[in-house]
Amino acid sequence: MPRAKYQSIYQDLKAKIEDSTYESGELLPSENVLITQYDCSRNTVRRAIASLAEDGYVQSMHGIGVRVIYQPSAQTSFIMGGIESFSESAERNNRKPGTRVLQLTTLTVDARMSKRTGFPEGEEVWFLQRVRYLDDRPLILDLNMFLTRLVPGLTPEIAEHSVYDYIENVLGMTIVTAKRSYTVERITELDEKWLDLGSYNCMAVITGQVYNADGIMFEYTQSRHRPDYFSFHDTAFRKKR
Amino acid sequence: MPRAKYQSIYQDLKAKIEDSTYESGELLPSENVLITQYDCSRNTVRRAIASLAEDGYVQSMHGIGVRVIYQPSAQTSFIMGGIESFSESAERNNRKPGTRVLQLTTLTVDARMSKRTGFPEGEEVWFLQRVRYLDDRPLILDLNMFLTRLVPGLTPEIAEHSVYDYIENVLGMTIVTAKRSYTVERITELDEKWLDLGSYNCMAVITGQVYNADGIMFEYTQSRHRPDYFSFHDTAFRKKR
DNA sequence: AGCCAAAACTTGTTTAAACAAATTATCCCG
DNA sequence: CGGGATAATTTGTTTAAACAAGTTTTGGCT
Repeated sequence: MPRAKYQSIYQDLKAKIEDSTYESGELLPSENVLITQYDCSRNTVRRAIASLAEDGYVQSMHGIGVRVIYQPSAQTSFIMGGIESFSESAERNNRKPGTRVLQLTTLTVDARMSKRTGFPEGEEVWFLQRVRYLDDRPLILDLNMFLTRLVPGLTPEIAEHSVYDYIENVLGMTIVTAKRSYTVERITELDEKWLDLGSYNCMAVITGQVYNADGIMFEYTQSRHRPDYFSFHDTAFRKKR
Repeated sequence: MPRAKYQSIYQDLKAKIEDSTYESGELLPSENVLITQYDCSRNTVRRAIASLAEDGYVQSMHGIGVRVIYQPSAQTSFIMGGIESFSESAERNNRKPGTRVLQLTTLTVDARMSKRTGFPEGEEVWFLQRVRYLDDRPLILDLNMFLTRLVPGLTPEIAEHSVYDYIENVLGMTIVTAKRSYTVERITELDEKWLDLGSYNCMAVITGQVYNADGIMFEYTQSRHRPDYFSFHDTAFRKKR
C-alpha cells in the first residue's frame, strides 16, 4: 500500500474516476472540499491532482475547476505502459505468457556496441535472447543486455522465469527509470526464424535503457513485437510559450 | 519567456545539462546550494527538479543527491514529442514540410463514428484528409476531425498552411492535452495511392484525441507514417509497491 | 431590466517551517 | 587502528500562509 498520503489520495480519486463516481466531462470537487474530505493540506491534494493530470485523467482550468477527461479504452491488444516485466504485462492483459531462451552468454562491450547501447566500452555484459509466447504463439523477440557487475549469477532458469523478479527480490536492486524509443523496422532473418509473423514484413520495435536506484544504467533492451500485438498509450501537453 | 520562476530554473538547469555544465553520471548541486544560487525557496527548486526527472534528465536518490542521466540522442529520423503541428515538427527536424489537401467536408457523427472517435453522436465535424510531404516526398497520411462548433470557418487554404496556427492565433482557442495511441497497421489502398511506401506493407499509426482549455475534446486525429520516418521517445518509471 | 462594481470562489505560484528517512562524515573510545 | 555511536548532510512528505490571477456570483445603482 502507498506509504505517502498524496499517493493514497491519488489512487482513491483515480478509482472514483474509473468507476464513474466522478464522470467524464464533470468537475472534481474543489480543492477546499477535497481538503476537508481527505483531512489534509492543499498542497497534498494538489500533488495528487497533478499526478492525475500527468496520467491524462483530469485537466485543471484556472479559476474554474478540475475537469475529468478520462475515457475508458476498450483495447484487446497487448498494451505497454510503465516499466513492467513481460510476465506482468501478460497477466495485466489476461494472456498466458511463455518464454524460450535462445542464447545466454557474456561478452565485452566494444566501441560499436557501446555506441549502440550506451554501455561504457570494456564493460562485461550478459547477452540474452528470448522468444516470448502469448497464448502459446511466438510473437515477441526480446534482446537484453545486463551489466554482469550489477546483475551477477544469471542462469537460463532465471531467464525463463523472470529476470526482473530475480533482480528485485534476490539481488535486492531497485529499478527506477527507463528511457525508451519506439520505431518500426523491417523483419530480420531471426524474426522469421523464430516468430509467427503472418504476412507482416515489419515489426514494432522498442529499444530502451534502464537505470537502477543509483542512477546507473544496468540494462539495454530491444523488444520486437508483431504489429497486431502491440499498442502504446501516451498523454502529451501543449508547450506554453 | 517563462512566467513562473520554477519554469526558468527548470530551463536553466536543462540547458546546463544539455551543454554538459552538469555532466551525465554526476550529481546536481544539492537543493540548499541551488536555493542560494537561484534565490528561491526549496519547494521551487524541487518543482524544477521534478520536471527534469519527468523528462528523463535526472533521477533523485534519497539521502544522496540528484544524478544526471541525460544522454543526447542522435536524431536522424522524424521524432515525435509533445503536441506539435506538422510544420513545427518538420522545422525541428530540419526538413522541408509540404501539404496536399485531399478532402475537406463536414459530416454528422453517427453511432459507429462516435465509438471510434469519442465524439458525441449527432455532433457536426470537419473531415479533413491530407498528404504530408517531407523534403518533397509523400510520407504521411493525415486524417483530422474537428468539432465545427469550436473550429468554425475552416478552408482548404488554412488546411494547407496550419490548422493549429488558425485555431490558436485566429480563433484564440488554447490547446492543452492530447491522448495518443501508437500502433502498427497494414497499409491500405489510400496509403498506396498517395504515399511513397517503398516495399513496406505496414504503417506506424498515431491516433489521438485533443482537448482544449475548457477540457472539451475538439479534435480526433489519425496520422499514418511510413515506418522509416517515424520515431517516438518516452521515459517511464517503475511503479512502487 | 440592464449595467457595473464588488465580493466570493476557483486554481496557480511562492515562501517558510517542521519532521521523516536515507546516506555520509565525524569523532570519541577502547 | 578499528568500531560504533553521533552528528551533519541529503532528499521526501506534509502543513500553513500569503498573494496572484481567472471566473462566477452577488448586489446595488441607474
